[in-house]
Amino acid sequence: MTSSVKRKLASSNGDNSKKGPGHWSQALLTSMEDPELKIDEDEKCVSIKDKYPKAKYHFLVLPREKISNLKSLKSEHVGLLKHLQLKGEELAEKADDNLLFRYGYHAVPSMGQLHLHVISQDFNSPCLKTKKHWNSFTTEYFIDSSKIIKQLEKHDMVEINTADSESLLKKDLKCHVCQKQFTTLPALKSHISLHIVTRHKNT
DNA sequence: GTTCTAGAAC
DNA sequence: GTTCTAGAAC
Repeated sequence: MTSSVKRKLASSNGDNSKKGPGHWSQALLTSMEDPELKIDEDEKCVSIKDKYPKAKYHFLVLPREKISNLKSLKSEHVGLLKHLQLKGEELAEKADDNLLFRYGYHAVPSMGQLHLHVISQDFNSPCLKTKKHWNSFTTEYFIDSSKIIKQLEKHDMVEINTADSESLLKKDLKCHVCQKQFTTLPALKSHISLHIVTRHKNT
């Protein structure tokens, strides 16, 4: 049997198409248990350091309750989401009470288990490498926690258009502070290192 | 989500 | 020639 036939049989078996435990998309569930990453926990949630931080400070706050994504949310989760945001604000305050942070969710996250991003707005990190990284935190692909909570209170659900959201990741690179456009990520990264993004004013 | 790397872009 | 992006990963 040729190797190409073996490959076809392997894929048709479907044994590499399932996303069970151990698949990369479930990595957050194991990161929640990693003492190296865990920075805080209580009865409702666990907070960890993002393994590949996209800014000086980048934390994730995850509910202990298994919630796969934004589409699973109902108004009954409003209390929990407010708790996650409050935890995130505490972490940010403790990390640096002068830096500006945002608290929000990716519209279409790559990894399972709902996770609130707590990220400082300097975006100065060697782990921020691609246009997708940039646009996922600086376009409407990043949805503020407060906006999610308001949608749940008003409509008992969160409306996400997957195709529209993913198209946001393809948008041209633009500075989140002064809106200047760039053609390459290295040029943009060099530019933003000159901005100091504090809670009180941007320069 | 990341790693790797071919080849596009400069 | 080097930098940079974008798609496959069995």
